[in-house]
Amino acid sequence: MFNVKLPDGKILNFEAPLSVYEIAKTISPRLAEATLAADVNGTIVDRSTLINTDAQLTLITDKNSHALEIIRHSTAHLLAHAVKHLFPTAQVTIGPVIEDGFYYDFALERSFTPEDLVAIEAKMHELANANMNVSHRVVSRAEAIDYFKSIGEHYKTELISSIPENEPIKLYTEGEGTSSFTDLCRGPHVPSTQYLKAFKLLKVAGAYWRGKSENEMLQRIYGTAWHSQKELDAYLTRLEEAGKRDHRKLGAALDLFHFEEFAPGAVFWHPKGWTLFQTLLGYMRTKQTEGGYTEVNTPDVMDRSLWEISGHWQNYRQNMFTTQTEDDRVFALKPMNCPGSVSLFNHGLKSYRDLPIRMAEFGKVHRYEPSGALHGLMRVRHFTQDDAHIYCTEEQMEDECRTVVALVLEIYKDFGFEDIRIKLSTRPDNRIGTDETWDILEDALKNALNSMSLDYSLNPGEGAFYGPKLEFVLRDAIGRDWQCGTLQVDLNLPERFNAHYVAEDNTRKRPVMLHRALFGSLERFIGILIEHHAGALPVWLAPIQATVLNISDAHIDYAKSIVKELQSKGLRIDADLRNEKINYKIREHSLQKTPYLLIVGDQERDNNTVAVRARGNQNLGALSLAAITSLLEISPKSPVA
RNA sequence: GCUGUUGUAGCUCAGUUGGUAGAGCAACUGAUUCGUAAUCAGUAGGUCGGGGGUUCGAUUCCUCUCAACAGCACCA
Repeated sequence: MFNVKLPDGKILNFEAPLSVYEIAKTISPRLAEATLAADVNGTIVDRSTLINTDAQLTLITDKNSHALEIIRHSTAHLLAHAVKHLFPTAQVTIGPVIEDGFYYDFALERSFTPEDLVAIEAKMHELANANMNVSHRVVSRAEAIDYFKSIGEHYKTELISSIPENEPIKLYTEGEGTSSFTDLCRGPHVPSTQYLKAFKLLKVAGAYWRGKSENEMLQRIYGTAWHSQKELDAYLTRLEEAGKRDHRKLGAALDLFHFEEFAPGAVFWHPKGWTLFQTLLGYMRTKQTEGGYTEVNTPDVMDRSLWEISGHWQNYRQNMFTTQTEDDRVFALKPMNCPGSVSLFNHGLKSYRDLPIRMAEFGKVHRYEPSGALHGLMRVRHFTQDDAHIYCTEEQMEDECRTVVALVLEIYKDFGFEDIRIKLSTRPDNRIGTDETWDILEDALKNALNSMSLDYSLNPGEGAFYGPKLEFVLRDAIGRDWQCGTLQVDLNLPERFNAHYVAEDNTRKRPVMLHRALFGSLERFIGILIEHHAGALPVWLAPIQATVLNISDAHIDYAKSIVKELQSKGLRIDADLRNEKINYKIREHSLQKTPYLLIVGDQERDNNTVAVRARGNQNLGALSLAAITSLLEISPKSPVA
């Protein structure tokens, strides 16, 4: 006799041991069919597991997100099963669940082709429809190793040896006899392959064994799996929609920027794109001035010896652009602004009275990134940082950190990003400085966050060798994460460049150096903005805020007067006075996602008004110039779509 | 950098079993002077990513290289 307690508090009594499936059946036959697994006292088990003691039991049905993970994981097994059928020489490795799907890595002498994917997917459906039973057994370590050795699965034997001693080793088998497939797995899985109905293989790619580039490359197949075809279709539609937001496509369509083959990773900004760039720069200048920063500028090309002092030459030589002159002097294009900043700080003796010194620089940095890393504006070789270095005393450090964090959050909010995650990366194994110093620096960052009641996640050991850092990750409109802002405490450069200030007691002390960027990279931030807004930038950012369209040539003069008037108020106004039908122009400028179209014809000219059409086909009717001006003079403080 | 795919007009793409290329949109010219998502006609535009090879002949086949794309690795 044992009791099973359900989440709603209901208690069921049973005489003999029953499987999860049978317990579910006593509640309802339909529920039993929908039950994929169960959470028994906090452990996930499959539905064939026998329950014979008192338990708190939650049924995992296909309405449950746990179930989705199980389905995906089981589909990954199904994929491996199908691949082993079609490619007997392939070796299986690992096949985890990832966001929205799964992948499985195989070792194979050749790469999979798109045709292979089609065949594999067909085989998967065949195996799923065969309604194969999925069962598992716990085996000893030696038994498992023997088994996988006997079938030539060398990667699996390697994996087993890395499983902790106290963890049981489970083998999951689907099907029976020669057509069965057994995989090493923690589980749980669906009880039968019939639960795998809605899945699709998406792409093949190479991936290093165990994620290490010194290892051999495996063949990875990505797929997605859902409860129903409807959900699968919705997901595929979502992928398609995300593709339409791609900033590289929109950048071309909206005439913002382009790339050229002879300058990989370098942006050619068109007038509209550069206007956006300058708008962001202007915004940040204002914010920084309000925040007590001064702006400086340091050279782009500096002698090799400077980079040797900073340590960049030794650490990043292969990722730096260098130049050699006729007289054999070697220079480097700056990959960072910090050495220039410290040189500026060192120019002239500083007093404790001068601190904190907050020096901002919109510095264009150059990094010879690996070719495979380049991606539109998101990862380029030449980019502009909204960089700043704050030199302060140890006592001022925490306050300065707090101020930076507050500024970051305020700024992201202005751009419509509310979902911001903060990561704290702490001391790595390979580091400089004493543990006492690291304690102080890490505490400064922690205390700043805690005093502001901000949540953060810890990345132990992920800090830079010279100091801990905060990273600000923001989530765009389609749920993707981007690391933008960063705040780092630097122990390295003040030391290497022998920076100091004169303290109250007339001794020379080392300043603390904070390194921060809020947008991070202007280029990347613009890429994120474009994708977040799908190209329809808020009025205060739109490169062209309104375009004046004349109905016919008779209204050219009036249209021009409107443009002049609005431009004189500092608004970004364009005109399309071509001899084209109004429908044609409206279509064209709607596709350009211009926030407002100002249409002028006989009526408007005679009444001294403008017919306003807002983005999204809203007809706002005839408005006076004053009314339009107030529409367009929208600050980030009151952002309106 | 690694694995795979791709590269034809400004853009999106077609094409050639090897005989030096074609469409739509954009551009330009002319006509049209029009009220809320495409007016009509005409013109021009390409060393078929670049180098080398095979061949009587290469955009097509081979090879090297560059770039882009999807991942992996990397991101001071």
